[in-house]
Amino acid sequence: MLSKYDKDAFRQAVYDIIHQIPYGRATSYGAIAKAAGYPNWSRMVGRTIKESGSYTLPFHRVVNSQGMLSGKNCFGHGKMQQLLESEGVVVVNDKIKNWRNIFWNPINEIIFKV
DNA sequence: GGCGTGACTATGG
DNA sequence: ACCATAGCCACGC
Repeated sequence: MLSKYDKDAFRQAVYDIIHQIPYGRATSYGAIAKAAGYPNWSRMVGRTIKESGSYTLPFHRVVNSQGMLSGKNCFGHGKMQQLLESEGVVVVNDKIKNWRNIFWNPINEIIFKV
Protein backbone atom coordinates (compact mmCIF):
# COMPACT_ATOMS: atom_id res chain seq x y z
CA MET A 1 0.00 0.00 0.00
CA LEU A 2 1.43 3.34 -1.03
CA SER A 3 1.31 6.23 1.39
CA LYS A 4 -0.58 9.31 0.32
CA TYR A 5 2.64 11.10 -0.46
CA ASP A 6 5.98 10.23 -1.95
CA LYS A 7 8.54 10.72 0.78
CA ASP A 8 11.50 10.17 -1.54
CA ALA A 9 10.19 12.70 -4.04
CA PHE A 10 9.64 15.22 -1.27
CA ARG A 11 13.12 14.76 0.12
CA GLN A 12 14.63 15.05 -3.34
CA ALA A 13 12.67 18.24 -4.03
CA VAL A 14 13.84 19.71 -0.72
CA TYR A 15 17.48 18.92 -1.48
CA ASP A 16 17.02 20.23 -5.00
CA ILE A 17 15.73 23.56 -3.79
CA ILE A 18 18.30 23.98 -1.04
CA HIS A 19 21.03 23.24 -3.55
CA GLN A 20 19.90 26.28 -5.51
CA ILE A 21 19.87 28.81 -2.68
CA PRO A 22 22.38 31.43 -3.84
CA TYR A 23 25.50 32.34 -1.88
CA GLY A 24 24.77 35.09 0.62
CA ARG A 25 21.03 34.50 0.53
CA ALA A 26 18.66 32.36 2.63
CA THR A 27 15.14 30.98 2.54
CA SER A 28 12.61 29.55 4.97
CA TYR A 29 11.25 26.09 5.76
CA GLY A 30 7.77 27.16 4.72
CA ALA A 31 8.92 28.58 1.40
CA ILE A 32 10.72 25.33 0.60
CA ALA A 33 7.68 23.27 1.58
CA LYS A 34 5.46 25.39 -0.62
CA ALA A 35 7.81 25.15 -3.59
CA ALA A 36 7.99 21.39 -3.11
CA GLY A 37 4.21 21.20 -3.38
CA TYR A 38 3.41 20.58 0.31
CA PRO A 39 2.53 24.02 1.73
CA ASN A 40 1.91 22.75 5.27
CA TRP A 41 5.06 20.73 5.58
CA SER A 42 7.48 23.28 6.98
CA ARG A 43 8.10 20.95 9.93
CA MET A 44 8.85 18.07 7.58
CA VAL A 45 11.43 20.21 5.79
CA GLY A 46 13.26 20.65 9.07
CA ARG A 47 12.96 16.95 9.80
CA THR A 48 14.23 16.03 6.35
CA ILE A 49 17.26 18.27 6.70
CA LYS A 50 18.07 16.95 10.15
CA GLU A 51 17.77 13.35 9.04
CA SER A 52 19.98 13.88 6.02
CA GLY A 53 23.06 13.92 8.21
CA SER A 54 24.89 15.43 5.26
CA TYR A 55 26.43 18.85 5.09
CA THR A 56 27.27 18.97 1.41
CA LEU A 57 24.25 21.20 0.93
CA PRO A 58 23.98 24.78 2.28
CA PHE A 59 21.63 23.91 5.14
CA HIS A 60 22.81 27.01 7.01
CA ARG A 61 20.87 29.05 4.44
CA VAL A 62 17.58 27.66 5.72
CA VAL A 63 15.98 29.61 8.58
CA ASN A 64 12.45 30.21 9.83
CA SER A 65 9.97 32.64 8.32
CA GLN A 66 11.25 35.50 10.47
CA GLY A 67 14.88 35.00 9.51
CA MET A 68 15.79 33.43 12.83
CA LEU A 69 18.39 30.65 13.03
CA SER A 70 16.02 28.10 14.54
CA GLY A 71 18.25 25.20 13.47
CA LYS A 72 21.45 26.54 14.96
CA ASN A 73 21.52 23.95 17.74
CA CYS A 74 22.06 21.21 15.16
CA PHE A 75 25.26 22.86 14.00
CA GLY A 76 28.31 23.21 16.20
CA HIS A 77 28.33 26.08 18.66
CA GLY A 78 27.95 29.29 16.62
CA LYS A 79 28.65 27.40 13.39
CA MET A 80 25.46 28.34 11.55
CA GLN A 81 25.93 32.04 12.23
CA GLN A 82 29.59 31.79 11.34
CA LEU A 83 28.82 30.19 7.98
CA LEU A 84 26.25 32.87 7.17
CA GLU A 85 28.55 35.69 8.19
CA SER A 86 31.31 34.23 6.04
CA GLU A 87 28.94 34.87 3.13
CA GLY A 88 28.33 38.47 4.16
CA VAL A 89 25.01 37.84 5.92
CA VAL A 90 24.71 39.90 9.09
CA VAL A 91 23.23 38.06 12.08
CA VAL A 92 22.13 39.83 15.27
CA ASN A 93 20.58 37.94 18.19
CA ASP A 94 20.18 34.80 16.05
CA LYS A 95 18.22 36.79 13.49
CA ILE A 96 19.28 37.71 9.97
CA LYS A 97 19.58 41.45 9.53
CA ASN A 98 17.81 42.91 6.50
CA TRP A 99 15.90 39.65 6.14
CA ARG A 100 13.55 41.05 3.51
CA ASN A 101 16.45 41.50 1.13
CA ILE A 102 18.35 38.35 2.04
CA PHE A 103 15.26 36.15 1.64
CA TRP A 104 15.31 34.08 -1.53
CA ASN A 105 11.91 32.77 -2.58
CA PRO A 106 12.27 29.45 -4.44
CA ILE A 107 8.77 29.66 -5.87
CA ASN A 108 9.95 32.53 -8.06
CA GLU A 109 13.33 31.27 -9.17
CA ILE A 110 13.43 27.52 -8.71
CA ILE A 111 14.40 25.31 -11.60
CA PHE A 112 13.47 21.69 -10.98
CA LYS A 113 15.65 18.96 -12.35
CA VAL A 114 13.75 16.73 -14.74
C1' DG B 1 -5.20 4.75 18.40
C1' DG B 2 -3.89 8.45 21.86
C1' DC B 3 -0.36 11.74 23.14
C1' DG B 4 3.73 14.55 23.12
C1' DT B 5 7.27 16.41 20.21
C1' DG B 6 9.46 19.43 16.76
C1' DA B 7 15.56 23.02 12.39
C1' DC B 8 7.32 25.63 11.46
C1' DT B 9 3.78 29.51 10.35
C1' DA B 10 0.08 32.97 10.60
C1' DT B 11 -2.43 35.84 13.41
C1' DG B 12 -3.85 38.73 17.18
C1' DG B 13 -3.03 41.46 21.33
C1' DA C 1 8.86 44.13 18.68
C1' DC C 2 7.46 40.55 21.86
C1' DC C 3 4.43 36.81 23.59
C1' DA C 4 0.54 33.59 23.37
C1' DT C 5 -2.41 30.76 20.67
C1' DA C 6 -4.04 27.83 17.22
C1' DG C 7 -3.19 25.12 13.14
C1' DC C 8 -0.18 22.07 11.08
C1' DC C 9 1.42 16.74 10.42
C1' DA C 10 4.81 12.75 10.45
C1' DC C 11 6.96 10.11 13.93
C1' DG C 12 7.98 7.50 18.08
C1' DC C 13 6.40 5.59 22.22
